[in-house]
Amino acid sequence: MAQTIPVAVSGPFPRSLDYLPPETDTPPVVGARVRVPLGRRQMVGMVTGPPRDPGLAGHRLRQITQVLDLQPLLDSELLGLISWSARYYHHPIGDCIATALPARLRQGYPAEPASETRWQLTPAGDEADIEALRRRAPRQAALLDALRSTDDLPAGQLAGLGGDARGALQRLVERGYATAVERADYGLITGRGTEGAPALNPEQAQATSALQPGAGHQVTLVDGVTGSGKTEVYLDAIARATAMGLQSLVIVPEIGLTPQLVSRFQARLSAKIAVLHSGLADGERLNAWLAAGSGAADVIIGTRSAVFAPLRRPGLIIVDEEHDASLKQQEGFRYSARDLAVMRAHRLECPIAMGTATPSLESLANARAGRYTHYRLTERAGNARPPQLRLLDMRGQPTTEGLSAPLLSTVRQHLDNDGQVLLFLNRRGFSPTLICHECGWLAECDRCDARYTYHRGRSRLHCHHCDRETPVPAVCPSCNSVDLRPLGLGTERIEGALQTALPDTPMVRIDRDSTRQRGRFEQHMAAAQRGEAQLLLGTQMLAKGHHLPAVTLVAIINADQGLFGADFRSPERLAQLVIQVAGRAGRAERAGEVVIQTHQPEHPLLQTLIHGGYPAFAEAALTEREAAGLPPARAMALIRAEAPGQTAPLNFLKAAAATLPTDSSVEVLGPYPSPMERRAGRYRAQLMLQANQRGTLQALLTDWLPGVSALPMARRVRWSVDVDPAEML
DNA sequence: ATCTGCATCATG
DNA sequence: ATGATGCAGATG
Repeated sequence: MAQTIPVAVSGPFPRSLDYLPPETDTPPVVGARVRVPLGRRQMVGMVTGPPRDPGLAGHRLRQITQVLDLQPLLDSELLGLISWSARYYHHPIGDCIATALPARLRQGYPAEPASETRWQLTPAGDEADIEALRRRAPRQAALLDALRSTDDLPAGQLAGLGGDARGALQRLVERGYATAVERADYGLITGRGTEGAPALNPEQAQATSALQPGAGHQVTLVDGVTGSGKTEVYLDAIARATAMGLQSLVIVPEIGLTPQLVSRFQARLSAKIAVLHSGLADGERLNAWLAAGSGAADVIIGTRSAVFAPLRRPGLIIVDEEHDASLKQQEGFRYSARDLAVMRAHRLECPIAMGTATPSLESLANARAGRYTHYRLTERAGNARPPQLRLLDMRGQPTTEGLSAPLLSTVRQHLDNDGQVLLFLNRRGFSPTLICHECGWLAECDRCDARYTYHRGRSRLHCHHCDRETPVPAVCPSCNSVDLRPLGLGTERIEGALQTALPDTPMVRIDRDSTRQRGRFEQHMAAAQRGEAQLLLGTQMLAKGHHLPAVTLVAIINADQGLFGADFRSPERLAQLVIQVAGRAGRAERAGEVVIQTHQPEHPLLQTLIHGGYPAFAEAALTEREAAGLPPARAMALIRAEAPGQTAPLNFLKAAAATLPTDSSVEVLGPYPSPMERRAGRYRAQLMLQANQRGTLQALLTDWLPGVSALPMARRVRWSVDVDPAEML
């Protein structure tokens, strides 16, 4: 029987498909892309293994049409990681590979970087009599001089040599003195490395000593309060990796965080830096990806999918803000970049650092179990004092638009002392609801189980779940009353209230609405940093990693909304948010004050956070999860299903649950409708599976899911598996 | 008789 | 996923 080649193609195929070797091309190597027929289409696929005996006997086999890569595009390390994650997350292998590749490569473009024409001296040019030339052709001579002083000249630099150098160059080429060479242009950022490294404090030195590129695998949790210099720890380790000729891969949660980190790396490191994120054009992304794989880049910094960047000479992996939920992909291939980074470091036998001021409970549990080494950075640079957290009891207080009188007077005090004030409210728009004062009608989205958010500036109702927008009705659709009133607080409303309460105080509002246009976020942030705006008001955009050294007061306007979330992770998210926002205050000499407005000042979560800080909160939360049998104490997977009709998702999940083995130790919950059952016109439901051991759950999923796919009802719903879900919604 | 929409099926 | 196929009901 003829041997076949396993090829992964995107589609609902849990494993690679078998194809016969190509007619004319030489057989592809493992990790090469190939063009293959599938049905009546041609697809780009990836060779995932050596030739084998076909799994399906008597099946009509088809042939590889074309081999697209002569060299492997994915080496065995990366292909191994992707295959592992396809199995772990129970997602089709072709889709996983597609996630790992830049769009251009997915589409079958050649794996070649952009290139640039450069002009180089030939041996004849080296020996040419430049003085003789100088008299008759001074321009050519000058050009020859320039070529002799460097390895090569980029085409773009010719203009700088005065006059039209193109003709002269043409003559030099004709004489055989110069020649054009094409050189790869990866678009890398060149680190200047001009800025010196500050001396590390003992805590930093200890953490960085655990990060030894080349000395085997170790996971280091760098748990450092805001301002404690986590980045210095990264920089120290990266510099050592670079000096050893090894690459560093740095994963950050959001694009917003990349520019600052990049400029800091650029100032400090003598290294070539590649940036990989979704904001890049297809070509730029391809270049950066190839720079990582060719070894042209020393440092690769990128978002989630950068965990799949190819590495020619891997030495170190860093995950920044490891607690951040956006490291987990929330649709399709639902992988965790943080967890895969750890797995990759393990397979590469290289060190990995995970940094945060508010460690995830998962990482803390791993540290407790001895799998990660936990380093705490408690000293803040430049004698900055830790901010003081204080609860402000809202009960019975007079308020104007959600701002209590005591809060307003604290704000005034800080403003009078030339302090900057940051007000945080995690809700954009004017109000989260619009209600009829006559009959109680609520403006609800007709495609979701949710209320519209009222945006007064745009005079629109906007559903934040499905993005639907409608004009604000002039009268109540139910009773024709004109008395429609905003209910609840958003940043837009607070902004108005502040303008009334504190006229003449320059203020900026920073949320998704006020920063919609390109560059507005940076613009606002710069105004804040220069001190032009004394009042800063915003959503969680404000909480992430920006230095605001003049801020002396941070106020969290409504902590209560995070206290009673549907998700078992809501408390953890709230605690992280509070600490992250609080971290914006008092970074310079002046100690910061943090005020948290709440109607629940006795709430144990807030009490623990105020008196014991994040470590005490995390300790308590871990104990709670233990008692409740929730992650990270146990392993969890969700089977999600959705369809236009209400019953189909639940029926499918019931049918699926009915095929579960009864003798398994895996606990089954549901199926039940999702917390927000209807979203964007589709009904959603889920089935929860839990086990004490990851392996138990994995084994069950592996045995059980193929049968679930084969259920007739599986074709009538859209369904997916979420291993280690980050959100229960 | 032909068209249209939807469910079902196969893809190596 | 995506495209092919078959069938039921609608259509001038």
